Amino acid sequence: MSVSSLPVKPAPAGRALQKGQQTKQAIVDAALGLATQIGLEGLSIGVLAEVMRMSKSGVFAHFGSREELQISVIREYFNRFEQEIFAPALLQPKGLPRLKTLFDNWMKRVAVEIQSGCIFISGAVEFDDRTGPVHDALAGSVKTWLDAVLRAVVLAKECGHLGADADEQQIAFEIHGLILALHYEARFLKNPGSIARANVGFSHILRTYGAAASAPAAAPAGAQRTVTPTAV
Amino acid sequence: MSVSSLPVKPAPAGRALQKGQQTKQAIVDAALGLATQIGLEGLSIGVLAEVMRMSKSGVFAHFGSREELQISVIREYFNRFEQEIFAPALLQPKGLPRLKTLFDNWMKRVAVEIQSGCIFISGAVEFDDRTGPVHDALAGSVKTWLDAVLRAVVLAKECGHLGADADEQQIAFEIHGLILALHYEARFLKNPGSIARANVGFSHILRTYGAAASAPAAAPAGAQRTVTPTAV
DNA sequence: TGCAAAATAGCACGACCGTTCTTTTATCAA
DNA sequence: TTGATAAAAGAACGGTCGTGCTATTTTGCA
Repeated sequence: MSVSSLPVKPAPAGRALQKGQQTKQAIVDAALGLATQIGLEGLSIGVLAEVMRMSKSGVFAHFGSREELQISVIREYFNRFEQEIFAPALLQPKGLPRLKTLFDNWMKRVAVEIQSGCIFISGAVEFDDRTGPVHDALAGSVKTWLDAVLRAVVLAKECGHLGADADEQQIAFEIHGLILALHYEARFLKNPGSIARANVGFSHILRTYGAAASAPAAAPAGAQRTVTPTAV
Repeated sequence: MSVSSLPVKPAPAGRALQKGQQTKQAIVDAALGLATQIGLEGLSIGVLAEVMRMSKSGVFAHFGSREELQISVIREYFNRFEQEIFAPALLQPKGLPRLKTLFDNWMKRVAVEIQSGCIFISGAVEFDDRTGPVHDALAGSVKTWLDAVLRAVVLAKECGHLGADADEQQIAFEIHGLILALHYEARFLKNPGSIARANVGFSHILRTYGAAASAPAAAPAGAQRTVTPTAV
C-alpha cells in the first residue's frame, strides 16, 4: 500500500502544527524558570497555568501528565546546558584549552544559578531515592554531562597535558566537588568569595595533576616534585 | 512575693513531665528518620502519625505547627552530628590529628547517609531561596558545623601542620566539595568508588597544603616545591 | 481511689494538588 | 466562508495537606 493511497493524508505533514508546539515551548520555558527556583517537585501545574495566564487543563493537555512535564523541563535544561557549556568548549583544541573552557563556561553558568538554581543539583536531592521515568531522565542527563567532563579530562591526559599517572575519574570527581561546594556555599549560605575559591581549587587541581607534576616512575611517595605554573 | 506563696505551685517543678516529652522525643526520632529519606519538605504530619501509630492531631499537638516540627528535627540532627563527628574529634590533639579525625568521622557518617540521606544537603536545596525560621535554623546549624571544620583547619595551620601560606577558608571549601561530590555521586548516581575518591581527595589536599609544601617566601609561582608524605 | 491536668483522638475546615470529562473557542486548509 | 480539527477553558472528582476545635482517654500526684 502506497502512502499516497491513505485516506486524504491529514495535511500537516512537513508543516509544523504551529500554534500548539509554540505555546508548548512557551510553557516549558516558564516551567523551567519555575523549576530552577522551587525544584522539579515544587513545580505545580496550577501556578504554571497562572504564570502562563492559562487554565490548568489547558496547560495539562500539552503533556498528559505531570511527569511528562517534568521530563520536558529536564530535556530543555539539558539542551541549554549542552549548548551554553559543552558546544563552545568543543571549538577549543583538545587538552587543557578545552578542559579549561569547559570549566570556565560551567562556572559562568553556576554563577548565574546562584540566583536561579540548578535542577541537576536540586533534582538529585529530590529524586535520589525515588524510581521512575523522571528519575531516569534526570540521572541520564547528569551522567551524560559528567561523562562529557570526564572525556575532556581523558583527552587532556592523552594530549600529555596531565600527568601520565593522573586518575581521570579522580580529577572529574574533584572538579564536580568544587562546583557543588560553590553552589552550596554561595546559594544557600550566601558566602562571598565562593566563586574565587572554586576557581582557585581548579587551578590547584591542574597544578597537582599537571604533566610536569608527575614524579619520575617508581619515585617513593613524598619524593620531590616539580610543579609547573601550568600557565593559568 | 515569695515563690511558695503562689497558688499551689503546679507541682511538676523539677520532675519532668515524663510521658509527654518521652513520646515527643520518639516522634522527633521518627521524623528525623523520615526527613533524611524524603526531605524536610516531604515530611508530612499524616505519614508521621501513621508511622507512630498515632492520630494526626496527637502528633501535631506536640509541636503546634509543622515548622516547629521541622525545626525540632533540624536540632536533633545537629545534635547527633555534633556528638558523632565533632565531639570525638575534640579528644584528638589539635592540628592534623584532629582534622583527620574530623574528616574520617564525617566520611563515616556520609557513608551511612548514602543510604539514608543528609538533611544538611537536602535542606540546603529545599530552603535555599526561602526565608523564615526553618531556613534560619538550618542555615545556623550548617554554619556552626562548617565553622567547626574551619576552626580545625586554622588550628592545624597554627600548629605548623599546614603551610604558612595555606588559605584556611580555601581548604575548608575544598573539603566541603569532596563531601558534597561523594554524597551526590554515591547517593544519586550510585557510582561505586566515590568513597575512595573522597578519601584520595582529602589526602591530596593535605599534600598540597602540607607544611613542607610551602614554597620559600616570595618564591615565584611554579617554583620547585617539596612535598612531604604527610604521614597518612 | 479520686481528680485536675496533660496527652491523645476524632472530626471537620479550607486550600491546593493532579487528573478526567465535557464544552467552548481558535486555527487553518479547502 | 465553511468545516474538521486542534487548542484551550470550565467544572468537578478524589486525594492529601496543615490546622483548629471539641471530646475522650491517660497520666501522675494528693
